[in-house]
Amino acid sequence: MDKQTSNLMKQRREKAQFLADNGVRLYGNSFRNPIAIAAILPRGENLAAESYEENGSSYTVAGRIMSMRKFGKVAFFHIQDETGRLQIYARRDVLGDEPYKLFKKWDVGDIVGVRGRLFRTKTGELSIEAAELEMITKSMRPLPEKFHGLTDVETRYRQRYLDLIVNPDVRETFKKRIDIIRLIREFLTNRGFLEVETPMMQPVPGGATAKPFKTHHNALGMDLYLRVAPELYLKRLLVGGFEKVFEINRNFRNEGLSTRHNPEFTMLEFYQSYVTYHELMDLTEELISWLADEVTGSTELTYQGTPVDLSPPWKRYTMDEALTEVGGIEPAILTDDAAILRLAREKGIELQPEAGPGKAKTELFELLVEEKLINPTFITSYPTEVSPLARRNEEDPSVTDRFELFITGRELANAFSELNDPDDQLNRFRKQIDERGDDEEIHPELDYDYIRALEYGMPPAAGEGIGIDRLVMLLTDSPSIRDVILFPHLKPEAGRK
RNA sequence: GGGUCGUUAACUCAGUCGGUAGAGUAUCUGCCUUUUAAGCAGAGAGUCGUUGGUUCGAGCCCAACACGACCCA
Repeated sequence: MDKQTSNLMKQRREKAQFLADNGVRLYGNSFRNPIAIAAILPRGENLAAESYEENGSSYTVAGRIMSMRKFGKVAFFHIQDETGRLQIYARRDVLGDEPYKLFKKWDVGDIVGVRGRLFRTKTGELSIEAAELEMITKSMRPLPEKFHGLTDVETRYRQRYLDLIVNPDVRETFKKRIDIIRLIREFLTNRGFLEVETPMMQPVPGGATAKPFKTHHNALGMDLYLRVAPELYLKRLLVGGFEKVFEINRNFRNEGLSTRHNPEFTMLEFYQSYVTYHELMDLTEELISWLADEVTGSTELTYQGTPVDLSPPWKRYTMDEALTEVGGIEPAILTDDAAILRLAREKGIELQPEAGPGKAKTELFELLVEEKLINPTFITSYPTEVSPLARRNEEDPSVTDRFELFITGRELANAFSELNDPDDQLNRFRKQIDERGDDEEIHPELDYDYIRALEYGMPPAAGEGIGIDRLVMLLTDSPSIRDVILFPHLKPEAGRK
């Protein structure tokens, strides 16, 4: 316990003791059936100032006290429930001397119940005149100040409960996140996709090039990895005969933290048999523009001051087109392997000696093009070199049937027609392991069972991953991933506070 | 990993040239029966992130460390 002796907390404990001594339960559990504040507000819409609702109905509400203005024998306070805020008017002559004396020990932050009639004050605010008051849960800590609120980002992330109590826009952001995930489920389910759950703990981490978290199973005596992607398991399900599957769940990557990276983050992956990445581009356009409209009421929005237009159709470039038209590279350079490697090095990109032109192009793309793609843009024809799980293009085997989607300069989705040739897949896995260099943490082993599954035959399919956190950032205009994750990871707070 | 900035009362923030630690909100006491950032009068509240150094004297200068923010890798 920290600072138990702090003056404010001591005073609250004394008040709580006074209430308890007078028979008030501080943590009772008998309060029942409050009506949502949002359901009350419409009933008073036509009520004139200084008048009571004609039928004299009595309403029972409950919530946390957010403000308190006490006078001698009367008081006004606001309570807040999940749906809104409502003013309560308490009078000594209505409540009685004894109950009013106890009420005077109530504090901002307490959770209380109120029963009474609906009326409008002379200043025009819809209110309930309390006929009965009930302490439900006493609060022992003071809330942040009402005017400036809580702005310290460290405290907001560490004590999200406090952030949620005092910052209404934070509640709105997380409600939108909840809506977005629900709507995605609805969208995919309506199109015949099955929502599945695949292992979070995997014996061989696969499906992405990233450092995994390692853990250990005692009874089995074996190491396991928290998944970096569900991909290889979802495709096993295509082998098994489920033709359209999706999963919305956490991935874990043992890498740095930033405004765009949290060690655990939420990913949507979906796979559909008998289509190619072309159909997924259409589906993605439809999904994201629909989501924006449902959540924000428009397909045109502003992200951190920059206008973004999500109305379809979206721009589609091959990587080479993007490099020339957006990146300003001479087309002749792109067909000359030596020239493209030279250009990359000139731009200060460090390349491994074995890196080919595909790698160089991808790096140049990240450097010169990515941040300029503000409105949604699909980039296709990724080099095979950087796409170990994607199907090769039939006309040009040096590129794959793959796209990435960029919005506001950030990668939001990655999709491809899936590789289903087991021999090609095995060779690419082997190449990945050869290239991992001394970094054994990425690709510690080869997933032979996945090869075995492909040997049984996987129907031609296309699959896609969409980063949910980044999508929520876009649709809620949030600058940091920590603003859309309820409990983002921070270092332990050490001796502070 | 590197750079810049920040950390002072419960919250939001000042703190000059190194010389007794400040404000608003919140809290407490008194007055107050329609307020809404209620009002009036009074009061209490601090390990100035931590540790060390310089100095007669450090919130302030120096060093290391912790945590956070932003930028870079």
